Amino acid sequence: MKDNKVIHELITNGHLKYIPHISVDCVILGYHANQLNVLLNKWKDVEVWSLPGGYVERNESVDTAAHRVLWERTGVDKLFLQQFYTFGDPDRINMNRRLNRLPVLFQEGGKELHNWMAERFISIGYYALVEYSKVSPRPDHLSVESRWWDIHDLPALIFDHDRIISHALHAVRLQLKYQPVGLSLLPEKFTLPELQKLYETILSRKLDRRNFQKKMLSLGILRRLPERKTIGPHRSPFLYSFDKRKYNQALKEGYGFA
Amino acid sequence: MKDNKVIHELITNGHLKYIPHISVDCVILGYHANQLNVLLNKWKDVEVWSLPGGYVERNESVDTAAHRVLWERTGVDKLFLQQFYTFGDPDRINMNRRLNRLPVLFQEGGKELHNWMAERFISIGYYALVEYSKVSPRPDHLSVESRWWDIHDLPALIFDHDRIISHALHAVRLQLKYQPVGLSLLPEKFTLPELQKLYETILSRKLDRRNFQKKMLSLGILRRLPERKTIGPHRSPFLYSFDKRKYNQALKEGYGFA
DNA sequence: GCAAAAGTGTTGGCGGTACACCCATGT
DNA sequence: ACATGGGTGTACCGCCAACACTTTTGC
Repeated sequence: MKDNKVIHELITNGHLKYIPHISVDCVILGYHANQLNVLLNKWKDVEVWSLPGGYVERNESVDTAAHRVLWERTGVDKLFLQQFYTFGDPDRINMNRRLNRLPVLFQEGGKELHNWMAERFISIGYYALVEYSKVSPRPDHLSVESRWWDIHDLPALIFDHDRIISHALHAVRLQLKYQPVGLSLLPEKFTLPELQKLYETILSRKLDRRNFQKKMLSLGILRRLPERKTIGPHRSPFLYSFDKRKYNQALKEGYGFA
Repeated sequence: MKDNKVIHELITNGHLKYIPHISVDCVILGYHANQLNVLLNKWKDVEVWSLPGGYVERNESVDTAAHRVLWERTGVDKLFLQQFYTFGDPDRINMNRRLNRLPVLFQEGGKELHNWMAERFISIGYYALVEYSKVSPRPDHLSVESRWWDIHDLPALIFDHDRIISHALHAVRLQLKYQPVGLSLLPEKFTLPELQKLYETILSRKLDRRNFQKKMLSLGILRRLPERKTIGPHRSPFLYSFDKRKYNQALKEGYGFA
């Protein structure tokens, strides 16, 4: 198939285009049905999933590489993408014992194929917060499937990718405390209760409705719209949108949020 | 000289021992005379200073590499060493314009010498807090001098090392807010005013003496010793030492410090 | 009218900041 | 005695958490 040709080219000549031993892994978080989901790819021939990742081109910024991966896997760009940690253990590739066999990708006729992609990799971790509905997951050439997984119910993951996800979640929760979150996770217009659900999901704990509203409004990054949303047999909540100027300012300067 | 032989070996065969395109840079901070100092090396033949750094061995953890660099440059080990960011801009090597000429190290008879060390590097930044007095700076093979510099009065730095230092300081100040600092920066026994000076130096702002003491003691990581320190014509302050068990616990769990 | 959810206001406690007083020490 | 810095206590203020009441909407 065409894919196999691409893979062969990547394996044999990839080291000319990309920096060896360096990879970028993206923890792409989407929010849907009051769940935080993470985008994962299923590898060919192995019952194992992995974070969308990629390599850094010889003359490409690492940040750019991360954006490129995000774009290639989700079709969205210009997103909040945050580097959070670099994973440099030489054994990280063997961390999940049951998966210490490398995928068929690295074998040929049962024999292991030595190539640059089977070597040790130091991986730079990024996380992104994306609007679930705007994303159409696309598997890469090495994968047969790409889909969302509830972060509380993950499948078997390759290498140390479970640890990378844990780290990313920790970083996101930390961010929540000091910077606004939601611009890229919610639709253009949303209600305060919806925003609160998002916060509760990320923090995985309940928040007080009244205190949340007070606090959130006092930050001055929201604009109340003249419209309301109809939500069935209940009072209609106001719709809000982010004041993007102030939102980005708060992103830069930070604040305190309990 | 002997040094030149080592360098030649490094340039010609280093890529066999080390992962190419990857380096580790350490922002080693020492505290002395109410100043925060950073350890810098002066390069051979160029009026330019750089952070102590090194490469990652083919089968070495990145963390281990950072510890090794720290050990080789300062003679101290088992230190609090914290990864804080990875710098991956392909142009970082040219960032300081006046220094865009590479050191003589990469030239031979006026002609540029092409080798793995002159290529692009992605650098993983670590910071360490060390006790000034315990450190005997040792230049590496590429440097002629190694010494402390006041962070407010730095010399011309190579590449993007000024930016790396800024990032590190930011990370240290952030750490100060959530984790204890001082165990590796102060002698075994110290007074509360001394600890306060340290905090003021890192944050570069004055703190209220009484509030500082209340807050610090309430954290429960200090043990008041029966002795006092004689400081001339003034009341003798108590000596304290860190309760290492609780200190490390606070390191892990964190707290809030305004 | 009833149930469920949204909008708004009040209170109390904790922690942080600001500030005042007394104590110890060497000259 | 006096100057200088250290130890301790108090008052105020703001923020956050806990909590109650009213309003809206569809059935």
